Formats: sequence, C-alpha cells, structure tokens
Amino acid sequence: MLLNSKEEEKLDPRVKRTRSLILTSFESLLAEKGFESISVQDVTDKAEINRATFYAHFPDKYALLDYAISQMFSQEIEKRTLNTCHYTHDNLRNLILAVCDFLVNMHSECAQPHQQFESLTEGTIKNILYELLSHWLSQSKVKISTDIPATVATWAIYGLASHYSHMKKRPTLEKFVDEALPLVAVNLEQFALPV
Amino acid sequence: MLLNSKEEEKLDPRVKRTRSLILTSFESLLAEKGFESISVQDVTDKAEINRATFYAHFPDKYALLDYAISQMFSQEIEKRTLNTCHYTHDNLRNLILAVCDFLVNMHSECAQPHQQFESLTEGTIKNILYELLSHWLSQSKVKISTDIPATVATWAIYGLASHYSHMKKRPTLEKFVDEALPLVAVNLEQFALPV
DNA sequence: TTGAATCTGTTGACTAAGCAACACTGGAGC
DNA sequence: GCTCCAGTGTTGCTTAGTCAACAGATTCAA
Repeated sequence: MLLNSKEEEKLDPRVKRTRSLILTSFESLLAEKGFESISVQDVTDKAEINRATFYAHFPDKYALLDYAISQMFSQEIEKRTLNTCHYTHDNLRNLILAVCDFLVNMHSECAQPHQQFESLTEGTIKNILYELLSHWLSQSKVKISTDIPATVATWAIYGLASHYSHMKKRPTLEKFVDEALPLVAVNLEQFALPV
Repeated sequence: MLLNSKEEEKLDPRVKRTRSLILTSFESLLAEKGFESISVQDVTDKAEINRATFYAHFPDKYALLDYAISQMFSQEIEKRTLNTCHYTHDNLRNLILAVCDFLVNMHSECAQPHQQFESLTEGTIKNILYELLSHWLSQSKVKISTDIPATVATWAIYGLASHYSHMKKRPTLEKFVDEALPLVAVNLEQFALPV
C-alpha cells in the first residue's frame, strides 16, 4: 500500500493519464464544494473523460475519495522519506508533523469538510499510519506482536493531529508536537529498539 | 483552415488529449533547443505517449511544426476576433500588429530559430494570412478576382513583421505599424469597400 | 401520486492508443 | 571499406477509452 511509486511508473500510460485527470478534477472540485454535492458526472466532465471510464477505475466516488486521500497522504510521507526508514525519536516526530500538516492543509483547501467527509478520510489515513508503524516495529530486534502498540500509536497520532487541526487558536506546530511527542514515544520505544 | 475551433470541440476526447500533449511537449522542447535537433522520440517521450501514436497524427515532425504554428497563429487571430470580421482600416492595423507580435514572441520563446525553421513557419503563416485576406476581400461589393491584392498584402505584411522582429533596435510597435499601415492599406482599400 | 429530472451503475460495439518488432536510413568513428 | 548507433516509419495484435443506450434510484414539485 505504501511502496507503490515503483509499480505505478510502469503502468500503461493511458491508465496513469486517466487516473491523474480524475484526481486533478476531483481535487479542484473539492476546493469548490462539499464532497457530498460532487457527482461522478462533475468529475468526469471536468476531467474530460467518459463516465464509463471512471467506473473502469473506481467503483464509486467513495473509492475515489479513498484513493485521493491515500495518494496525497502517501506523497506527504514519501516527501519526508518516512517510508524508507525505521523508528527513531526524530522520525516519529516527523510523522506527527506530517499528519498535522496534512489535516491543516486539507481543512484550508477543501470548501466544506463536513462530518461524513472527515470520518471517511480518517479511516484511510489511519490505515496508512498503521501500516507504517507496523513496518517500523517489525524491524526491531524484539520480536513481539506489533498490533497493539501500532494501534495505540496510530489512534493517538491521528487524534492529536485532528485536535490540532480543529483548534481555534493554534499554537505553533513545533510547540504542539514537542509537547505531545513524549506521550506517543513512550508507547513505542520499548518495542522499537534501534536496530 | 481558420474556423476550426468548432469542429475540434466535438472531436474524440482521446484525440484532443493526444494532440494537446504532443503540442505542449513540442512547444517546451522548442524553448530548449533548435527544431532540427528535436527528434520525434523527444516529443513522444516528453508527452508520455507512444511513438506510433505520433505517426497516427502527423506524418513527420515537419507536419507537427506546421500544425503547431497554425494553431498558435490562429489563436492570435481569434483572440483579436479578426476571423469573424471584415475589412476595415483598423482591422488591417490589428492584423499587422498580430503578425508582428507573433514573430517577436516566437523569436524570444524559441531557443534557436534558424534559417530553415523560419522559412517553414513563414509558409504556414502566409497561408493563413492569405486565406484571411481573401475572405475579407470576398465580402466586398466589388466582385473581382481577389488573388492578386491578397497576395501582395500577404507578402507585404509578413515582410514587414519579419523585418520588425529582426531589427536590432526596435521602435515601439505602434510607431512602426502606423508608418507601414498606409502602404499596405492602399493596395486593399480600392477592392475592399465597406459592405 | 404522478411524473419530470437527474444521477447511478452497467452493457456491447467501436475506435484510439500502447507495445514490440521490423526493415530502413544516415551519420560517426575506426 | 566497415560496423555501430540512433532515429525513422510501419505493422499486427492487445488493451483502454468512448459512446449511446439501458434500467433502476432519488428527489422535488405540481
């Protein structure tokens, strides 16, 4: 789910093109109006592709939202090279920063990020977070089940970021993260010893 | 050749997409290096389309150059709505301005506008000019053969614009055109009476 | 409640684009 | 002379995208 950049490169150029057209169209529509009021028609009209083509790529608009969020968030992760490293205090810090950044941006770029929209994106992002944290923990010398600590950290990180992005008077991101980081780190460090 | 905007709109979206990809790629390559050193490979690589697809649209890169120049120049004409009007002194003035503008821009945007490149574009632009002037003259009450005056004016206008675009110390465009306009107008006005 | 309107998801026949392979050309260098 | 190389056009087959038409769902107002 994370290391998909390589596979996507050797995809049929038509497929890459179509997906990218759909994605661009969808993102620009999200900036205009709420997810619920966006129809598949709207997306395909703006993308200048046939509606049937849309359904060859996605079952419905919810799948598109899922894909769009995955793509954007994965890009954020890749930009910070968090997908190709292991657990350190600093990488964890970076990860929390990434999620906060992402949610803050999303709220500023989307016209109407309502309840339903948010809970759909929440699931998508938590999946990616969980995968990444499990990956980090699995590299540890200590061979134990990773699902409990990964779950705790996933929810904690997303919760923190969501809280931060909804605050009316936000402190600087650095300040917020420095305060929150130890609480998350303590749950991971005992399992994620440096390799 | 001129009124093609309507037809192009109801073209297969795949065709529009492909042509536009080729065109964009070609234009950006022209900004980098000379026309002669651009290969069909280069164009299709940058456009991310298959080389065989290129040949389904154009016989070779010279046809692409032709198409590209036609498109760009026609856009310049349409922008000034010169394609949907008739002969007036002021429209003629605007037409000369358009050709000058176009050639000046081309010289600034293309990396190496060498001799061969220029003579290829010259033919393309003169064709469009000739068509447009013939169209203007054909609307006149005076029903006579339009080819002689259209030819004279075409060559004169292109010659003026080419001269202007190559001048080392260019006067303002307005000043240049005001001086040149009467010499062209005198060849047309006797045929192109107001309708 | 009807029915007009709009969106959905799906189908089958058609067309454009992708791909790999081919023979051919025109240098560049030895 | 020669080969090597990079580009050119072309081909047959595969796959993705287009289009028009369909039945069903939802909404809204008459």
